[in-house]
Amino acid sequence: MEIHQVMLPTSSTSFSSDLNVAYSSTVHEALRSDQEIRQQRFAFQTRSPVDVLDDGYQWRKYGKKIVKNNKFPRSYYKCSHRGCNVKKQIQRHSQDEQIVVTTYEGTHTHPVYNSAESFDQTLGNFLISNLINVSPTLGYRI
DNA sequence: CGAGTTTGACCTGCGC
DNA sequence: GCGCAGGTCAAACTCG
Repeated sequence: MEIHQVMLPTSSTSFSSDLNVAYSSTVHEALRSDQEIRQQRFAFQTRSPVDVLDDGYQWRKYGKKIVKNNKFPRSYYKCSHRGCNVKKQIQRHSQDEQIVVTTYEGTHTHPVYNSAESFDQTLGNFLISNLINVSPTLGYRI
């Protein structure tokens, strides 16, 4: 069983390893059930004062959880579009509250609500300076 | 009044 | 088997 490699940019070597560990285990969790959940999953971190970046989709919050090794709660969102069960998790970095780690799971089966901006454009706008790429092809069958 | 948020309870998997 | 941690549910609540 391969584990996703969370690749941190070289400029972020000061990041504590506990985020890596916690994050890897989260991905590992998903891998166990990949026979049912064959969804694309990727994560990235943004340096933003707001938790929820506007990616053009409509999200409904369905949970909040304090996770270990992190003083900030993790928030769980689902796409509110009917029949679209894309999820995302949002969590701030335990040691740098400016950094928001966003994990997407699944792909949208419908167009963007806010068609003015595509998700890619939004990503571009939001900094990409710190992109965590959880490769969807690495140890994760699609 | 409908849609979204909050929050404690509940479920499940894993390690010991 | 038990306790812990992460993920989800759902009733109550808030807001536009």
